[in-house]
Amino acid sequence: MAAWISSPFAAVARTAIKTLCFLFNVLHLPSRSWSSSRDEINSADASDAVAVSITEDPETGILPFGESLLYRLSHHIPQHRHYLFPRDSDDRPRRCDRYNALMKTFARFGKADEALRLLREMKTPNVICYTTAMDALVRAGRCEEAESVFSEMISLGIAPDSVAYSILVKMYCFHHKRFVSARNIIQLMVDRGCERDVVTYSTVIAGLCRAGKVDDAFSVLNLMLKDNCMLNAHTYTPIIQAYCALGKVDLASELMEKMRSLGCPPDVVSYNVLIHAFCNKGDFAEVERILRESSHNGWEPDSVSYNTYISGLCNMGMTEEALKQLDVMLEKALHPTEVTLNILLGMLCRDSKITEIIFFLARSFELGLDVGAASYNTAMTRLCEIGEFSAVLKLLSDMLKKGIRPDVQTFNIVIMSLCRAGKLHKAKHIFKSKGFTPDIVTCNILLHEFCLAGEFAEFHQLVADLGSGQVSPDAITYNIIVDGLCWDGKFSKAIEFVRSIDLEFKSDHVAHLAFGLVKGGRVGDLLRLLGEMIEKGLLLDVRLFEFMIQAFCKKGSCESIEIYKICLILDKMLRRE
DNA sequence: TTAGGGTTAG
Repeated sequence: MAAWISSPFAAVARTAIKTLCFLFNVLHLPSRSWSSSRDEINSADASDAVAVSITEDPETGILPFGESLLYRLSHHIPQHRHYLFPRDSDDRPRRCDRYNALMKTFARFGKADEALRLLREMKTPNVICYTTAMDALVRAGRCEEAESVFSEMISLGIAPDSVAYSILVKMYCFHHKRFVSARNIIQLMVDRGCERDVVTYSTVIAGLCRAGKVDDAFSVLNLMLKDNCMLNAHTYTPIIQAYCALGKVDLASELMEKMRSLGCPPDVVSYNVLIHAFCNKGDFAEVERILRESSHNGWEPDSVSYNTYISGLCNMGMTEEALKQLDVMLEKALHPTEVTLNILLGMLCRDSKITEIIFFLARSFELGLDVGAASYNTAMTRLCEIGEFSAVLKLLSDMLKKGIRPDVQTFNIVIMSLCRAGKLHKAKHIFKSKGFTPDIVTCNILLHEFCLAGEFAEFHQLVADLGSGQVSPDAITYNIIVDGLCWDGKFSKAIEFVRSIDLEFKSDHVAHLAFGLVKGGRVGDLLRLLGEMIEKGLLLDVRLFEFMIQAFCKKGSCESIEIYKICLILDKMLRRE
């Protein structure tokens, strides 16, 4: 304890925890905010999401939904979880196009609830608004709701256009992989007088390629040619990608050549797919050639081209070359993105280069990179894995200083690091702090760590608190509880607990219980339990036996008479089958 | 208002 108090880790930990608790209890966590003469955005909520309110221009009464704001929102939503709530007090009708631009932004980032909320606020949404809401739902994988929105639109007498039908086509192709239904929708749209266009067809091709049906994709392509439908790079690129995924990079290159001869040249996305394929093969000479000949072939590499190349080099362990390509990117005035940073961070983490990780995160600001919590989480997770707990806290304090809002995962890593460093009660202090909303992962970490440390009083208290808390336990929680009860020698309680959560004894918890019983020398209890299961006609799972065998081996009693009793049951089961 | 590309944590 004394050694810990005087260690540099302790100093960092004390400062970080003090700062955290102060922020939680008094100030609320800081969030990034922007302001300009036209618009004023204030952080207004310290819950998981950051609520942002937008004030309209006092002179014109116009809400600042201009291009620049949308650009900034669209670039900040994914990293910093900013949510947008237009003012509720305003009862003036807002124009559909303003709503639409916002809904589109939310749709792009999978924020379907926000898009729906805007739809519901509108007095007379048009076909575009309904379509955008459907798109948001489909992107979020909420297909049934998307269909309901479509039905609602029809019931209100709003006729779907070809875009609305195309979104249904996308839903059937991408999510359900029901291509016959997609074809029926296309037929329906034609019957209703809507034209199937290059987007509709390209969507089907992309869906077929994702499902590995490249031949069918070619059939659609031929149909398009027969229909005199103009083809573009969107049409061909999914096929190029499918070829690459099948290892047929030569066929992909040939197809790109054919595109050029047909007057439909590949664009930067098509080339990026090819670069990705050559990177996977480790053929960097070919990547260099593609990049060198780009101007001649009428395209310019973008950040994704270099991110792909850098990632390929990192995966092959070519660190120096990867960093060299970062310089090339900068020379070409291509702005490195957060993805670039994450690729390079991942490489440094794999190599456990602690000083470089911290230096790189610091340098990212000099490069003008907008680093989010995800990047810090990547680095902190690795540092925690290799036992560099004080570095984890250093990065947390760095985040807070820079105004980057830690997310629940950041705290989970911090809590895990504190536990691993033996500071379980400090970790619990953060967990209990007012304002911090733990998730089930946080609970699981603490439960597990208290068990590992043999602090069963704390463990039982946490289990009891779980019942009254807002977080619902998951399968991992139950397994940890079963393990913990067995470690603490509370075998009857463990058996009763498993009975209470799983009457059918079908879950993994039974295997954990079997492990605990064998390890704790309670084979008699286990045999009674197995007997009961067999009597009830329940099938014993293979995993159950795997756990039991592992437990016997760990206990070093593989040759004991008890394991033969278990084997007898296994034999009985095998005969029965 | 709709279609194709790169990364990381859990």
